[in-house]
Amino acid sequence: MSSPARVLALLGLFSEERPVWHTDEMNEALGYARATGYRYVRELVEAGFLQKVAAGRYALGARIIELDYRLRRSDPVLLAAAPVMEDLVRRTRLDCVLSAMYGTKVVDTCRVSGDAALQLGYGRGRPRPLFQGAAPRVILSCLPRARLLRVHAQHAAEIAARGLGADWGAFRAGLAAVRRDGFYLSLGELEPGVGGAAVPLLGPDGEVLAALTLVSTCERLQAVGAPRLEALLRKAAEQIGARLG
Amino acid sequence: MSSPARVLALLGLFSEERPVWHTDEMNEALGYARATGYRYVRELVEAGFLQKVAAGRYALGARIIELDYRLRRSDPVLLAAAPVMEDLVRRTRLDCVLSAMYGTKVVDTCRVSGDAALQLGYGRGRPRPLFQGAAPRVILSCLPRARLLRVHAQHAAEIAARGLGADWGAFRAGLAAVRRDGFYLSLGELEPGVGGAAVPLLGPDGEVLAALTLVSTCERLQAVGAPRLEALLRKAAEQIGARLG
DNA sequence: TTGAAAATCCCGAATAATGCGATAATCGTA
DNA sequence: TACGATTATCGCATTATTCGGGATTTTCAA
Repeated sequence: MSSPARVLALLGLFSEERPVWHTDEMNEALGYARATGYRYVRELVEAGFLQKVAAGRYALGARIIELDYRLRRSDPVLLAAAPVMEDLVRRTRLDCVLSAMYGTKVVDTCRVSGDAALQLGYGRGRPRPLFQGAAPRVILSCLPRARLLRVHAQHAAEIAARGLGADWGAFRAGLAAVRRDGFYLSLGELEPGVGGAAVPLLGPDGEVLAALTLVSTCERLQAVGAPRLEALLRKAAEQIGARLG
Repeated sequence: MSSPARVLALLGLFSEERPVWHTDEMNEALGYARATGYRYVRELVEAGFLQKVAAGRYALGARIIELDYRLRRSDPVLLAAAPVMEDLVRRTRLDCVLSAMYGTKVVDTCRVSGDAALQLGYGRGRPRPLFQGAAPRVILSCLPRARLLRVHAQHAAEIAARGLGADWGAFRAGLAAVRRDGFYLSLGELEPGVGGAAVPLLGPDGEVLAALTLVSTCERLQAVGAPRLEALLRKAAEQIGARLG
C-alpha cells in the first residue's frame, strides 16, 4: 500500500458513530508507527481534511465541507433540478430525491422534503445500496451494456441475492424492461412501509445523468397511483432537461 | 513536498469554474511527470475522491459527498440547531445561518432559507472571509486570548485592512466589546445592502461552538430593529443550548 | 507554574516513489 | 462491430523519501 493511500485511509476511520479519534487510536487501528501516524495526521491537518478538536483528538475538517460545496455548485444536473424539485414537493407533499451515479456508487445528490428535520437524516450523501430501491434501478437500466457487464461481474452475488437476476441474462432482461418503461415503482424494497417512484434523467445523447424519485409511505404512493406518479415525474424530468439545454 | 501532499494538491485544482480536468492538464498545472500524475489520479479514484467523467477527464468524486454527510450527521451543534433555525425562519421570514470555526476558518455549516434556490448559492460550505461579517466577528470575540493572539499574529495585515484594529491592542479591545454585548449587527460589511445579526453559541465551559446569524437586506433588518433581533437570537441560542445539554 | 501528554526532531537503513520509453487497454467513432 | 487514436499501465534502474525508534521540545491542562 502506497503512502498516499495510507494517509487517505485515516479518513475512513471517521464515522457517524465515532467522529473523533485520538492519534494513538488511529495508529493502532491501522497499524502505523507513532512518528509515522503523526506525520500522516499533520499532512491531513495541513490540507484541511482533519482538524484538531482537543489535545491529541481529531475530527474531519472544513476542507470536506468546502469541496462538497464546490461539487454542489458545479453540478449542472443539481442546479437545473433544484427548483423543479421544489415545485414538485410543493404540489405533491411527497419527498423528492435526486440520485446520481458516482463511479460505481449511487448517491443521493439532493433531497427536498417538507420536513427539514428529515433532511438531516436522509439528505445529500446518504449511502445507498446499489441494488435496492427505485433510483438505482432506473439508473442501472440506462447504463450501456459494457458498463453494466462490469457492474454485474463485480457484484454478481449481491445482484442474485437481491433478486435482480440469478445470472447475467436475467439481470439484463429485468433491467431492459425497466428501461422500456422509463419508470419504476418500488414498494417496501428498502424499508418496510416506504416506497419510491423513479424516472431517469437523460442527457442529450441518451446517457443517464441521474434518477428523480418521489419518496413516501407505500400507502401515500398508492393513494396517488402509479400512472399519476409517472406523469408527474416525466413532466418534471422534461422541465429539468429543458433547463439543462 | 511529500508525496501525499502532492496527491492531495490535485484536489485543489477542481473549482466551481473548472470542475473537470484532463490528466495532462493536471500534470502540467502542478508540474508532475506523466506516469506520476496517472498514479496520483488512480490513487484518488480508488479512494473515491475523484471520478472519471469521460476519457481522461476527471471530477470530484462521491467520497467527498459521503464524508460531508458523516460530518453533518456527527455534528451535535448542527443537529441541535436545525429545528430551532427552521422555527426562527418560519417566524421571521429572514434567512438563518449557522457558522462554525474549523481550524482557522469560519465556514457556514447550515443555512435555512425561505427560498430553496438561494440555498444553492449560499448554503453549507460557502467560503467566508475571517474578518468580515457578523458571524466571524462574534466567534472571534469568544476565542481564548492565546488562540486569538495566534490568529492576530498570522493575519495582522488583513485585520488592519478590514478595520478590526491597527494593532493587537485595538483588535483585542474591539472584540472585547463584542464579547460583552454577546451580539453584533453588521450592515453592508460583506455585500452592499446586505446585513447580518449574530450571537455566539456557547458550550458548557463557555467555549464558543458556533455563531447563529440572521441574514437579510439592511432594510429589512433595520425594520425589525436591533433589540428584537437580539432577543430572537438569544432565545434561539438558549433553545439550542438546551437541546445540546 | 508545574507535570504530563503531545508533537516534532534526528538519522541511518531500507523501502518505495519517480520517470522514461514501450506496451497494453480503452474509448470514441466510422 | 471493428478500427484508430488516445489513455493508462508496465518494467526497471535510479534516486529520493519515507520509516521507525528513541530523545527532545513544545503544548496543554490542572
